[in-house]
Amino acid sequence: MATGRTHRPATRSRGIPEATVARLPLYLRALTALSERSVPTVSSEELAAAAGVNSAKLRKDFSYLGSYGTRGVGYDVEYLVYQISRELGLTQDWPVVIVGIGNLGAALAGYGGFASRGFRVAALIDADPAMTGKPVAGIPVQHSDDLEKIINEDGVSIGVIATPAGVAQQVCDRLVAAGVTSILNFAPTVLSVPDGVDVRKVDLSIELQILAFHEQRKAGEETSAEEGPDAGAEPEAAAVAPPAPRGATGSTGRKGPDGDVPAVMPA
Amino acid sequence: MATGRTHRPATRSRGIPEATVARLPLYLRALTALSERSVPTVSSEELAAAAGVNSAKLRKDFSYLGSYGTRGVGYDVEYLVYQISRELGLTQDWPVVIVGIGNLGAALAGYGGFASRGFRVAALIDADPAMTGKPVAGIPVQHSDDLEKIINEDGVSIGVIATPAGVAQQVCDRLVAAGVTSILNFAPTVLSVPDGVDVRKVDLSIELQILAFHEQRKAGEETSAEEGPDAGAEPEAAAVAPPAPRGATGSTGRKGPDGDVPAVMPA
DNA sequence: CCATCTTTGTGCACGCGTTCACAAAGACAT
DNA sequence: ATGTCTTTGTGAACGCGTGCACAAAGATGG
Repeated sequence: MATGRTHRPATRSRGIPEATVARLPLYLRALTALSERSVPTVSSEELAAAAGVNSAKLRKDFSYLGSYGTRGVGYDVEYLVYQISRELGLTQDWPVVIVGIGNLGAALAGYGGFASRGFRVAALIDADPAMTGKPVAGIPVQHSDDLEKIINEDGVSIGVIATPAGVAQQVCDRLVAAGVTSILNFAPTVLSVPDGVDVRKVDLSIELQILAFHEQRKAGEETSAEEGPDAGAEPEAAAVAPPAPRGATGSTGRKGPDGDVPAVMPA
Repeated sequence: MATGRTHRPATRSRGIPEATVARLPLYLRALTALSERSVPTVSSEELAAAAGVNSAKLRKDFSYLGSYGTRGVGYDVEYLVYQISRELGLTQDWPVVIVGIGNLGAALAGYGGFASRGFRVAALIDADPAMTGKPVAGIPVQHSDDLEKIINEDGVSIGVIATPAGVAQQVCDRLVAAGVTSILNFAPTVLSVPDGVDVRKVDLSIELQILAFHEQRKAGEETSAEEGPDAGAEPEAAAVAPPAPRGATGSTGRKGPDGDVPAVMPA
């Protein structure tokens, strides 16, 4: 039972690399902005700058879609907007349900980015009876008892989970059983789904921790300016005594990659 | 001026690959859950299942941190929690400011995942004078005029941008100028930052579009079951007439990778 | 019609990340 | 102490993604 990621293993969908797919929305946004300013054409260089990527990468990305673009001129903005929209499946309407209307769920319900691109909030669902009927962002909240009915009636295939972590898996199971095949998960849990179901995770806490890592590294570098190609700069946080390994019988010295704490165990 | 990503180009921070760093929080979460259940040790297989990754990958990830773990037994949960926390820089306190207290900003302010891991909401900042002083999630909102002062006084190095896209770059610039070196951006814009500043992006709209792509592909596969190694299943959305390239003078037939629309231009 | 100039599209090489598969290490029983 | 059994740690192979650099394509001017 594959727990977690369920993307096509290597079956690159119709030849378009996953990394490229992930950038298409970025290009689309930049192109839309140009379109609104009535810019007729754009070069790969300009568009790449607007999207924050390398121009070679952008050209290669577009080459997977086909030979749009005119040498010596650039890309036709309107045409490209259409092609990318079509490729991403944004020319059709995607009904979406949001489950879990707490602070975050409510914020998502009111997020403008939904409606703008073919996504339509079909329903807001919450388990709290007190919420039922209450309008959030203009849409009345429905009770989770009706989850299956809602999904079937509206033909919903994309679900957003904004519940507490504790119930996320249950909600996920119900969504999948009801026919949802794509899930955007905001709950801090690893969701287990059957093959054929895509899960994407948005995890604030993880993002912050990654930033903290780099931040710490920057702070460490600063103090120990230059002292070798790989001197790693052990941060000062080692003031806290590390817990020692529990089942350790022998006294096999712990060895970090750069001379770590030598496992003096306090217990 | 590097617009966008600003991660270490190839200077893998102290030898820990970026991909590994991104997974450490995942492991940490699983380990914390085990710790709360007082589980003393865990094997790479078990932990990998809990974190939703391959066990070999997990072992390799840990090998970058050092030789923790005991062969034949597994990893000591408490010890590993400490080591990963330390590596991620979570043993110290990270004051964080959230700029833009709309729906999303308010939801973030109330998010429990902050406090749990060394992150402390130092201030909520909004440009709307009507918000100033109003408590959100127990913290009074401060006016953006005081942004620089707040950051300096509290030694804030991590900023969260939850403003509308239009002002995100300006806010970003002010944050950076005031000394912030890590930014978590929720605004749907590409931020331009100087070297040495890390930006991570959380973009709901992009995630949904990626899901839509895969969803469309699944739907297409379904209808055209099997008809060749590369027959790509053109979706039915082509009912909408595509805009033709604008500056096209000649009638150079557009050729998509799988026989696209032949650029009949209506104008 | 030809020359020049711009910009695309892509072949190629390189590096990172993933996965396999196995030897080494240690726990545990006898 | 010795053997067996479990699980780690990692060498090696592979595949994907990225970026360089350039040839081909077409626009534009004379």
